[in-house]
Amino acid sequence: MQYVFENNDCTIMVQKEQFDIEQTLFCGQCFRYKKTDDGYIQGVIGDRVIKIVQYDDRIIFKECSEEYFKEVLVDYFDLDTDYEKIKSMLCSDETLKKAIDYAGGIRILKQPKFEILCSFIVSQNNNIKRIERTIEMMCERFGEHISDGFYTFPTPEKLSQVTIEQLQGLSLGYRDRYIVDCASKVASGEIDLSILDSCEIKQARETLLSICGVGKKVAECVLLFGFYRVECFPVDTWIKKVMDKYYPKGLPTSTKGIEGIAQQYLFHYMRTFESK
DNA sequence: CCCCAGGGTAGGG
DNA sequence: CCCTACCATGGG
Repeated sequence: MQYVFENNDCTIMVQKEQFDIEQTLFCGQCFRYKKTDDGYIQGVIGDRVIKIVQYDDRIIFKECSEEYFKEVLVDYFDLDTDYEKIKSMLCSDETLKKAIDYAGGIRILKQPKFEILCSFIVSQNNNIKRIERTIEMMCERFGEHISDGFYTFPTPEKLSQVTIEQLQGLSLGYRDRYIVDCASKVASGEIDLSILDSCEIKQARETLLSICGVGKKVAECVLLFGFYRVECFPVDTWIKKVMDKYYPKGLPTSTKGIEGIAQQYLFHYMRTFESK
């Protein structure tokens, strides 16, 4: 990935069809990005605020050092992966071609593991707008302040000590106890997220499923968006519709091993385009 | 009143 | 293994 560093900003040259920041950050895989009134997108990665703008084939990361770009953003945005090649394989399928023609600029992010785990516990039987509000309030109440309006995601230690009463008013509903249970298991070391990177996928699934509030779908989301396990295939209500309508006999073989990437194109397409 | 949202759990066949 | 009621919340 080529980059230019000047005036404290980092600029990368891309093809917009291969990397569209707006499609990537607002396709439902992450929940903490917002558009500013002056045309930027802002969010938090770990303990830092990131500010981004895209002008067609130029993406600018504002106030971003060369070190930060190389050490964090290249990995986070999956910049070393050739999506053109992946998509050309997926496009042998007619439906995937439509989804990729619609929004092929989506890339799979590598997001912080505990944050993704909690976020997708919140996501169950919920809608994206409300998931975003709940997570924002969790960060405001229990995260560390970074700068005006921005907070880190709470640590497992912090969340494990929170009472159910303190979680009232966040629209968590019945999921409040799931969050505390999950944080306790991670904080105590009963669940070790760091080993899920390298262990067998079957064991990774079993480990996540042992957390109360994590079922099959949430586990697949956590492995896909937090661990880059792109063979995972979360089936939510939208993907169910996709499967019923287009793949009653199962996914095409072209998706083998990268089902999760295919899933994100299909999810975004069905949720924001075809259903309207 | 209904149904739906990036579902999971508990309980009973 | 399957099926189903129920779960809290807000929007349409």
